[in-house]
Amino acid sequence: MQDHETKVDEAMARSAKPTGTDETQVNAARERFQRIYSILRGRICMLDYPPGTRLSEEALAAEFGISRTPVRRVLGWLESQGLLRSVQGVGTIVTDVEIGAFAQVYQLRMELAELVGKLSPVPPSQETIRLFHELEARGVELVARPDPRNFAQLNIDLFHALMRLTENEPLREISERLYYQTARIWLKSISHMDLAEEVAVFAREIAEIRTAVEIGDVSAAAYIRRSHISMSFVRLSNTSALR
Amino acid sequence: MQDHETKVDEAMARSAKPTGTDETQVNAARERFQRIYSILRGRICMLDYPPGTRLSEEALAAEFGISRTPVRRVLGWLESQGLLRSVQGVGTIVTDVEIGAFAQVYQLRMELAELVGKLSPVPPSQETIRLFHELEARGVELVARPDPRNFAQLNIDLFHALMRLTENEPLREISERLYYQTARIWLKSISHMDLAEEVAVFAREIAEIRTAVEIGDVSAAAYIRRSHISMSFVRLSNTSALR
DNA sequence: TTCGATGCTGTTGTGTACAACATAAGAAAA
DNA sequence: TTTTCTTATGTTGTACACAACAGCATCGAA
Repeated sequence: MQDHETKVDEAMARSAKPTGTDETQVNAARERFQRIYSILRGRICMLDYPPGTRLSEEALAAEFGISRTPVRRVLGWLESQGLLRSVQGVGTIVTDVEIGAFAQVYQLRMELAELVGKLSPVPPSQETIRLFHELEARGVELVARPDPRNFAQLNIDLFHALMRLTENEPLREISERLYYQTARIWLKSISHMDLAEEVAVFAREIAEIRTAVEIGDVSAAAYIRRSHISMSFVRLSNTSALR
Repeated sequence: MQDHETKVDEAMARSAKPTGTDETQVNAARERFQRIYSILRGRICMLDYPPGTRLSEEALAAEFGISRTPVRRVLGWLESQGLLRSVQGVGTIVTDVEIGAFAQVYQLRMELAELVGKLSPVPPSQETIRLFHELEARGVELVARPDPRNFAQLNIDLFHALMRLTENEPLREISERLYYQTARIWLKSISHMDLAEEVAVFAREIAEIRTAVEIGDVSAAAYIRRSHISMSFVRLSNTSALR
């Protein structure tokens, strides 16, 4: 809800070094690209575009007031991230993830979550600690009034907060890619589960992680995260909500 | 030298399911895309296009007998993989990797190499074992006649062979991405090192891995690989060939 | 001599028309 | 009725012309 839409992709952020301009006054073309990229990725992982949806390049071009060309550039990136698939004569389809691949991604995400505490962990700043407190507060609020969409957004924001705990940039990129590949599948399954219970568990996860972050134990936070990813997957599997 | 150029990217391979055609008779547009993508990626990581090189879309279009449009699609993918960077008014430049990021990628690659033995390890088939024997033979030959380019190619082929030891597709993708990000930097540094010694060490690595693979101990092979990645990085750092 | 402006050149970014392609509907034949 | 061929329609892929932009050289003025 907050820094998601405006957040720039790391892969591009670590560039953008114009000759001598203001650093914020980037090309404006790049800025627009990032904007549309974030918007579409958000729609995909918030299930505004459920798996199987056919996106029309022309419709998107009209929506953003540009031609198909820059739209195609964005769609190409999303395709390279595995979120879309374009086939000539058919359309650009939002990908789905079969159960097998889903399990593999979750396994890998567990390991990467643990690595956050091992590879270049960064001592949490006061601002970071405050951020986790905010997330915890939002978690409490969510328990009071459960809502799938807010749940998903809080999940996304927690992920980005956790990425601040490591300075290993490649680890961030990889983790983000895998996260966005599975986030929508997880969200889709939530509707088949006990929302109140899931929200409660998630709120406890945030509280535990916040505790670890507050005392500066990034490694502990990483292990907590890992265990919760693991348990989340087990619960998902038990409900057999995956297809 | 063998299956590299013709190898299709996993991200695309796990698609390509036309209605009822021959399965090999894919779009031809996709095929061409894959072909050019592999060629350019090969040139980048074999230092035919050293870091800093400015690629011309028009020149590439002329070379492949097509227009700029499909070339731009390929360049877009390479940019999303972190191998290129396009800026308006300047050109498309082959990226370089600064020493800090290089170390981070190596750290991560070490962990991922270990994961190959943990996540969905697959018992080596007879064909796989034979493949490793071939690699070992090429290693022996390389020791007899050291050559940087053959060294690089054998390195690439060993990497792809190792990827056959896990069925975890996301792990493969991620590892491949990181490998290609650092392969050219490693190759660039080789020229500042003792080629004969590096080749000898590498040949021993292949032999060790082959031994582990032959008895079906994928986990051991993964640990061997991990340790060699680690040692390779230490040697690279000692020569301070990185800038 | 030095500094600055200004045009020149080459690059990527964008818009647009058309080609290639897949799908479904419909008509015609068995 | 069923099957098959044809055609209509909508999609992505490609080519090409032009706009936007950055860098450099050249010229001019202080």
